[in-house]
This record gives sequence, C-alpha cells and structure tokens, in this order.
Amino acid sequence: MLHIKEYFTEGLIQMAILLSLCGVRVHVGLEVFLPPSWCELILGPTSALTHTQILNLRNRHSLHPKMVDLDQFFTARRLFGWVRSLDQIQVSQAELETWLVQQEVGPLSGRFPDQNFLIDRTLGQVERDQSEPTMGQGEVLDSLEEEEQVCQMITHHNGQHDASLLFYLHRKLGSCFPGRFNFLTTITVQDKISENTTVVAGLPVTLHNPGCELIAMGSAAPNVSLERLTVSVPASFSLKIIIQIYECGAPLNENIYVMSEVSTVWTPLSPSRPAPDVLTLITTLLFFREPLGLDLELQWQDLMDILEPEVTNRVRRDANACENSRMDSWTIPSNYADLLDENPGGDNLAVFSMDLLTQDISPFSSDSSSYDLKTPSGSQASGGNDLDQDFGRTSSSSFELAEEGADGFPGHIRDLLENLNILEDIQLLDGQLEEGFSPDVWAEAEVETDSDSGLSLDFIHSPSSFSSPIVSEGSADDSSSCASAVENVFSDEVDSSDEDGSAGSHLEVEVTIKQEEVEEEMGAVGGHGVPQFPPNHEDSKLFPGFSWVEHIGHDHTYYNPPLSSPAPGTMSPIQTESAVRAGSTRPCCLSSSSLAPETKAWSRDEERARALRIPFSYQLIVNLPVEEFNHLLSSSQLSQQQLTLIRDIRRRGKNKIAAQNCRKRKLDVLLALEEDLKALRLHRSKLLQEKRNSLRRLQDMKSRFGKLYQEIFSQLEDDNGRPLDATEYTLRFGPDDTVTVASIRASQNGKKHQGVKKRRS
DNA sequence: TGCAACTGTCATCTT
DNA sequence: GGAAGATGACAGTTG
Repeated sequence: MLHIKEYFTEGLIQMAILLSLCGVRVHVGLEVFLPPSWCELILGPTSALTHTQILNLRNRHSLHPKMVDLDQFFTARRLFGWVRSLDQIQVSQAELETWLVQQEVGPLSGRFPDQNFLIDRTLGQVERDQSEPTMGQGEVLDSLEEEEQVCQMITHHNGQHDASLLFYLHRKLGSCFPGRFNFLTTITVQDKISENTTVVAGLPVTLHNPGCELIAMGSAAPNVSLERLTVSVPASFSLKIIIQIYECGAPLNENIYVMSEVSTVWTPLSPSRPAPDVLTLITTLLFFREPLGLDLELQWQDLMDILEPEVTNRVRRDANACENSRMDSWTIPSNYADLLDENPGGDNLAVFSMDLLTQDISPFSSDSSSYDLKTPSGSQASGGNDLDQDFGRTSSSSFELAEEGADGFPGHIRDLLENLNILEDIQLLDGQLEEGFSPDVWAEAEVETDSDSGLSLDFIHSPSSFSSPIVSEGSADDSSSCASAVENVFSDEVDSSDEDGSAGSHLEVEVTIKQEEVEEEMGAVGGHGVPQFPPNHEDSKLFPGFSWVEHIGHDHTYYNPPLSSPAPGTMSPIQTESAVRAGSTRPCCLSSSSLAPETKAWSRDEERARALRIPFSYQLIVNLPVEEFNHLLSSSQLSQQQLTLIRDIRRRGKNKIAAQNCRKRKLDVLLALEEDLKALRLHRSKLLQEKRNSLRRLQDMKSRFGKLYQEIFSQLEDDNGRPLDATEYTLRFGPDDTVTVASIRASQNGKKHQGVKKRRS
C-alpha cells in the first residue's frame, strides 16, 4: 500500500524540485490551494515563525486533525526556499558525466552530452513561453488545444535527457537521504495499490475513481478505494496533477485526468493520449517521503550536520576540477550560505548541485499573480523510456555513524555513495581531470592497438611489452603495425627513424664509393649507430614500484636492421620492392645493448661476404621474403660457395632474431609467473585467515552449545526428583518441534539392537 | 680475474 | 620436404 499520508506535502514539493532541476519552469502553486495565510507563512519574507502561530493558523482554518504538523511546516518552508534558490545550485560536470558514463548504452544513456543542452533547452522553453498563449488561473483544460499542451508537456518530460537527469537526481537524493525517501517508482503497472489510499489533508490532491467521480479532494483525508493509482505533476502547470486509473491492469486513457493550476476540476485527457508515456512520466517523477517512527526533523538535522561539510567540500573540489578542465560554466553554489540562512531551523540542505535553471528563468516568487502558466512545447519528444527497471532501485540505508573514511566522507555516507558507484567514478573522473591520463594506461591502450606481436605467448599484458613493442621477423604489415605503435608511443624517436627509413627506402641500386666510405666511418650496419628505441629504463618509468623492472637490463625486442645500405665492400644491385618496403617500414629502433653485438656479428659475416664478394647486403639477405630471396639468388650468377654463405647468413640472421624474441618471451613468462605467485600467496593467506575465523566461530558455538546443554539439564529432574546427568541423557528433537529427554544408554542399546536387526535381516 | 648478464650460434624440434 | 620459427645449450663478449 502506498502510504502517502501526511508526507505527501513534502513529496509534492520535492516533485516540484525535481521538475525545476530538470530545467523546466516550475511554479509550485501550493499557495493557490493553501490558505493565504499559509502562503504568507511559507513564502513570505518573514522568517519568524512560532509554534503558537502555527497552532493559531490551524485553529483558524479548521484544519483536519491529520494535517501536516509543525515539523512539516518547517520542512516545507525550507524546501520552498530550496526551490527558490535552485537557479543558483549547480552540479559539477564531472559528477554528472560520471554518472552518464557509467550508464550502459541504452535508452537512458549517451544522449545527454553536457549541460549546454539544458541551457539551450531552457532558453528555448523561455522563448516558447513568450510565444505561446498563457493559461490563466482558474481555467480548465477543456479544449483540445489545452489537451495538446498537456501532451506536449508530458512528452517533453518523457524525454530521455530528462530521464537521465531524473535518475541522477534519484541516486543523489537517495544517497543523501538514506531511509528518508522512496521514489514512487515502486508503483508501476505491475504494482497493486491497496484499496485504502489515504490522502493528506489540506493538499491539492484530488482523486477520482474510474467513473470520474470525485472521491477525495482538498483537506479531507478519506479512504480512497482505487484499483490502481498513480499521481504525477506535469511540467509547467503549477502543480497540476495527473491521476491515471487502471482497470484490470490496463490503463484507460479516458481515465487520465489533469487538473489545472487552480481548478479543482479534473479534466480527462484525450483518449488518443498514449498511456504508456504518462506512465513513464509518472514513475519517473514522483517520490514521497517515507514515514519514520522517529522525529524527522531531528534526524534530518543530524544527517545534514554530517553531510553538509563533506558535500560542500566535495562540490568545491568538483568545481575546482571543472575549472582545471576549463569547464568554467560550473561553479560552486554562490548562495549556498544564503540558502542555509533562509532556514531558521538551521537545516543544512545538501547541495545536490543541479543547476538547470538558468538566469533567464524568472526566479521563484511568492507573488502568485506573477506565475505564468505557459506550456513548454515538447522539443525533446522521444519515445518512452523503460524507467521502471532503473528506478526500481531505491536507496534506503540505515543511518548510523561510522568512522570517517580516508576520502573525507563519513563512513555511512561513503558506503552509500559506494553502493551507488558514484564515489568511485567521481574519484576516478576527478583523478583523470586533475592528473590527466596515466601514462601506463595510455601506453597499454597504445600497445593493444598493436595487433601483431609476433609472439604466441600471452604477453600483451606483460609489463615489459609496454615499452618494447615486438618487431618480429615477419611480413611488412607486421613491421608497419609495429611502426605505428612506436610512432604513437615515441613520436620523437620515430620521426628520426622515419627519416632513416625513408632514406633507406629511397636508396637507389648503386652504391657509390663515397657512400661506402661514409658507412665505414659510421662503423655500424646500415648506418644505425644511434639507438632509436628508448632505453629500457622507460620500463621503470611506466611501472614505478615494480622491482622486477629493474631486472630487465636490456631490451628484448629485436629485429633486423633496415635495408638502408649494403655492407661495406658489397654491392646491392637489386633492391626489390619488398626489401625496400621492409626497410622503410621498420622502425629504426635498436637498443644500445643489442647494437654492438649486431655490429660485431655483421663484421664477422661481412668479412666472409667480402671475401667471397657477395653483392648483397646483410639486411637484404636476412629480411627478404623467401620467394624474392630465391629469385634473387637464381637471377644472380653466384658460385656454390657464395650461395652457401648467403644461406648461412640468412639462417643465422633469422635465428638471431628468433633467439632474441625467445628470450624476451621467456622473461615475460617468468614475470607473469611471479605475478601469479604473488596473487596465489595472497589468496592463500586470505583463505587461511578465513579458516581461522571459521574455526574460532565454530569453537565459540560449541562452547555456547555446551553451556546451554548444561543449563538445560540443570533444570531437568528424573522421576525421583534428582537432576539429570548430562552424560547419561541426551535431548532428542522431534519432527514437530518437540524436545524429549532420552537416556544415552538406552539409545545406544536401541542402536545396537537395530544394528543387530539389520544384520539379521 | 671472476662473475653475471647479454648475445650469437648451433642443433633440434615444431609449425 | 623445405622454410621459418621456437628453444635449449653452449660459447664469446662486456661491464
């Protein structure tokens, strides 16, 4: 059963708050329904309010005994002040986007790019307000035009952006008022409301049964018999209420009733009005305050006392983060203190920081005559949202004090936020905003784009692979992919290497003597005397705190040098296309540690090649694809000795790279095993701790059970009035919860007897 | 000079 | 069956 009861007042007010937060002009309009003195009391400038005044007002207006009490008056007054200052409460973009990001891709997500949408929407709404006819007070929605306005209004609120915002508010409110509020989303088509629905007195709530018969209105508090009931407040109409009545589980369009701002007459909507949209709107907007047995104001005060400084600091940090991110449109609520000052009770309102009312929207005014009743058009019309699932979650947590967490939130507040996954996302987003993306994450993302590792083992998550992209001996695509990765990660180095690569690719067939001399002066294969790859200490930079990085003293990623130039004393009369491609696409990055042996190895083969006058370079021999390599050998007139040496050079060159890659893989595997070992040890320690705790609990239970047993037997007596010996008797628990005392000896004999029987049988 | 780390090479196996 | 890759073993080089 839906307990609207006396807390409906605040629910309606907060409905208006929600609507305001959505950027829709909201006139609370309660003053129309309330006695003038109430309006003055709630909305007036005077802040003096005594209990006597309230009692006098109650007596003067002959209020119903179930009328909201004094505490609610204070609360309502505070909330009205809150509504008035909504245009100055703001939310950080970080928080909003955090929630939006964490939403799954669906009808509720991804369509709310930024707050500018709201601003634009609100501005557009103002323009529409100025152009559309005004609905005066007392008018009844009896024309098709007015009905269309309602439809637009509903559609407008049914937009996905609004839904996202409302859900955000839902979570924010739920986290800030644990156990205080429940959204009406628990009432859906599937839910059945109890037959007795009590309406709070003195509120502009009017209920009709399916026969459009007025059954509850005004200050009465009747018992309403309804099969299904949903109540909502549309957009720009001042507290217009829609009641939709369902019969046999199906909404009846003709039973959707709309009440204009001041009229107590309910007008049915057009039968063509699609009911599901209304239902979505209803289940989205309305929430009510759940009655608690304790003093509400006291709890409210307690909660706010704890919540306020933390939330304020949080908002301030978010605002700073936004400023750092050049999102200067979000600021700290400037009038937060003013807002608090408006509450004589000292209630510190939590800053939900949703500024969706722009300055173009006229602020809330106590002057009821200034309320315009313009209807916004549904610029954000969209399909219905399945909000029931999302809004089905309510956050009602117990209110208990806890130690303040490391993040500055009180324990219970932090738990709430963590439950909603807000705190983590906010922290994550803050961290990213303030510090930028982590280099290792960035590097990881970059490396993952390198589809070809040339390795069969799982090294993609191997730490060392981050800084040392594998360049395997493979196709040109492999090289290009690696070159791409290197270009992304080490752009500076690649620039130079690209130059070298391009130089190598543009090498012509003939090699002049001058070039030969230059290369001899360089003393390195292909003229790559300068290592292009970053040194291995980059690993330590990317993974600070990991000791194993220090043990990687060299780069285990190897490849053949590019085919930039022939070896000294050799000619390169044939520079095939693939060779040029291979040479140009390969990043000219060679670790310093591997360069010297490479040069040395080249010198050894160089001498052999020079001795046999082999006209091909070392890189050409090694890197050429097998088809082209065979074509090269067949097209050249070489002796058998030369052919043998060329094949040996090719075999050794390839094997050298293979060995280097193999060693790197081995290291990676070793490191991965070490990590697994650490994780397993940690898991084992946790299991052991859990085992110890279980044994401790078991021992405790045994002890308590023994004490209980002794206590029971101490009160039992035999037929002679002597106490029973617990060692001779035992308790038997019957199937019908009966407990009998039986002799252990007799039971043992019985068991033996049964055993004998079983054996005999 | 001894040592550890690194590297090239060979043999062998697998793909 | 050959080519290429993978890998263990060994030896040379280097700091």
